[in-house]
Amino acid sequence: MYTMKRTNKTKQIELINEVGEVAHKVCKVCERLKPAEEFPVYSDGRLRASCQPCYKKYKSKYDKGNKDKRTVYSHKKRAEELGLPDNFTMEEYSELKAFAAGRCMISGEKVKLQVDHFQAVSKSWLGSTKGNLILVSPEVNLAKGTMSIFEFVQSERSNSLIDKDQLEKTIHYLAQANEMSFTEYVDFLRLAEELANKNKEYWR
DNA sequence: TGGTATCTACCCAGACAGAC
DNA sequence: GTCTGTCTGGGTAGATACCA
Repeated sequence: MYTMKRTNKTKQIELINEVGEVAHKVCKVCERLKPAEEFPVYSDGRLRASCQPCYKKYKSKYDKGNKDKRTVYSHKKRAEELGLPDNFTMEEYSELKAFAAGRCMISGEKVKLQVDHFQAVSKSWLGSTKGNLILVSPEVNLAKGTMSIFEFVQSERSNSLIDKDQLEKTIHYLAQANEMSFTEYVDFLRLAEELANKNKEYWR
C-alpha cells in the first residue's frame, strides 16, 4: 500500500511505502512512473528529479557541449600524474586555439586539430603548461609520437609534415608564453631535452 | 607480438553554488 | 530547506604507432 505525495519544488508525484521511503517516482523529463532504483541519488539519499536514462542523456549532452573543458582537464591530469607542471587553463586553451586559427601549428594544414605537448610528457620534464602545449593535425601528432621537436625535425617521419614558417611562428608564440626570446626558448628546449635524457639514463 | 605511449570520445558518480 | 544545473574527478574503449 502506497501513499501519494508531491515534491515541494517540482511537484513530481512520489509513491511512499509503509516505512516512509519513496518506492516509485514520476520522472521530471520523461514523465514516466518508475521504481526508486531507477533514479540517481544524492549523497544524502534523496532521489534526483530525472530518471537514470534521462539524467544520462543530460550528462552526455553536457560533455559534448564542454569538450574544451574535458580536453584541458585530461591534459592537466596526465601531467599531474607524472609529477610535471600542470597549470594549463581554459583561457590559455582559448588563446592557443585563437593563435592556431584552425591550422596545425607544425604543418600549417587546416584540419581538425589535436592537443600535443611540444616536448612530450614522456620525457618527464615539461608538463601541461601554456608554453608546452600546441595544436597539431592527427597526422603530425602520430608521426611525432614521443619525439622532441628537434628529434622530429631530424627524423624521416617529419618529411612533408613541417611548414618552416609555421613552425617558426609557433616557436615565437611558445617563447612569448614562456616570457623568453626566440633563441632563449630554443636553448631552453635543448637544455630540457638534455636533462630529460640524462634523467632517463640515470633511472635506467 | 604484447606492452606502452600518444590522443579523442564517451560514460558515470558525486559535490557544490545558487536559485527558488 | 529543497532542487537544479554546472562542474570535477575517475574510468573505459578505440585508433595508431613504436619498441623490446
